[in-house]
Amino acid sequence: MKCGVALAAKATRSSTRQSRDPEATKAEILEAAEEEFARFGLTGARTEAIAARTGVTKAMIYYYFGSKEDLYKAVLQRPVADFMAAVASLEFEQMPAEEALKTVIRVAIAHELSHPNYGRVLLHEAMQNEGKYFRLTGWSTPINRLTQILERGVEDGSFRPVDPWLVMNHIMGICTFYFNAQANMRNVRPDYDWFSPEAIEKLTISATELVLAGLKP
Amino acid sequence: MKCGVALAAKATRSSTRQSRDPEATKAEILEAAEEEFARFGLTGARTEAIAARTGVTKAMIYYYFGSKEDLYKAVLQRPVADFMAAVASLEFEQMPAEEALKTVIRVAIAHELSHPNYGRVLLHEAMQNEGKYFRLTGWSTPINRLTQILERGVEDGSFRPVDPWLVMNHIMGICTFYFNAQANMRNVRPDYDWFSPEAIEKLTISATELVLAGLKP
DNA sequence: ATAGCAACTAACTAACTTGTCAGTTAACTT
DNA sequence: AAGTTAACTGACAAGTTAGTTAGTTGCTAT
Repeated sequence: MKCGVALAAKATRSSTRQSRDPEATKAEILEAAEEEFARFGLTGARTEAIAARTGVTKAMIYYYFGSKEDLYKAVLQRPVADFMAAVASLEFEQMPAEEALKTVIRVAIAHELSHPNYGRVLLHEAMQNEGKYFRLTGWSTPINRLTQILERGVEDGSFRPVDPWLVMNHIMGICTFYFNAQANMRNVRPDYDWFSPEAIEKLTISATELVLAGLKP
Repeated sequence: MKCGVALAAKATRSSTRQSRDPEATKAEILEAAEEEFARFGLTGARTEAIAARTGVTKAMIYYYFGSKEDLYKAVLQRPVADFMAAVASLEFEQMPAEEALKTVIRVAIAHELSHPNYGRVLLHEAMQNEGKYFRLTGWSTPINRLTQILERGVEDGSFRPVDPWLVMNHIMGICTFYFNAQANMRNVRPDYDWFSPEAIEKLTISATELVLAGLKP
């Protein structure tokens, strides 16, 4: 059975390794690094642990990325294709503010679900690195666009008068808390199924309705 | 000039140290540990760094707490007097649901402001320790009470029909994101004054209004 | 005053971690 | 087939870190 090679370069190449492939190796290291940094942050992460998640040795991290810190920066900079593309392509300006906001919330939650690690790396960046490298992420753009949607909605009367900046914070909190605090919350509701498609759909609808109802003029 | 002694036992005793005082030492270690764990989590924290924040040596950590892990557990268990007391004393059951919810949001934000580190320790606990010790915190109680307020409000028609569990998550996200992501957001809004009393009051009002409006039948 | 003891420290150990380097191997060129 | 180079490895040096221990110091009771 031939294993998929190509550009996917997902997880465990370790056992199924076929040959030398620098692009796949780099991608594999980045993926493993994101997992480790998502859990422990820059200083807490162990390079040996990152290497152990890949099919190559620790020395490869230094061969391709120079240092742990540079690897961390590379993880932050990694273009999160789906989300950025989704946000960039969707022409929010041509939708009514309500519609645009609904779409943003749906895309944000979908992104959080498909990239559970990235948001956590960002939280570690804030909490332990004081946002020193946050600029590298390019997140300012989507954040500003969300804020602009709220501004526009207030101006054209779609939304009641609110502080767009604060409401943007509320929305980001709503979209991320569920995923980041889930391991704690599991203790309160051990039976709850957090990641089934139905649960995510319910979450999305609940979030959307709370925000849209909360902004109604 | 005599320095304040008593039960406060706040920060830098290092220079102003007067005499042996086990209770003050323990309190000082716990305070320093909370700061360090809030930044780096259990595995990322350095015991030497914790000791450096106090007026005593690292050996005192082991003398009083046994191990880094036990110190961490002690930090999690530390009765967060204000919040627990506030939540326990306020008899939410005797308020209308809207009033109770308003109060919870205000108390939660005030608590987050006065104990900026505790919430971060909890996030590290979720992200890096998989919520293993979350039970020790006693947070299930206030979480359940908040959920019950929402349930009651839905039942008595104060709120529109919503999933109380999901809305509870939304509310926690709203109340915590502003504080936990602040170091990142500072890059987007370098001028914003995050912690002035006015900013916090605006945040509280904005959060309360969004949630209450969002739950209106 | 001094004996006893809790509070405290400096210095240490064993284990771990980052980063390096000399050398090996696979693929490609001619 | 032999040479060249990029990809890769194992083993190690230098520096950290959790936890220990032998010994010191200040308080308190008598």
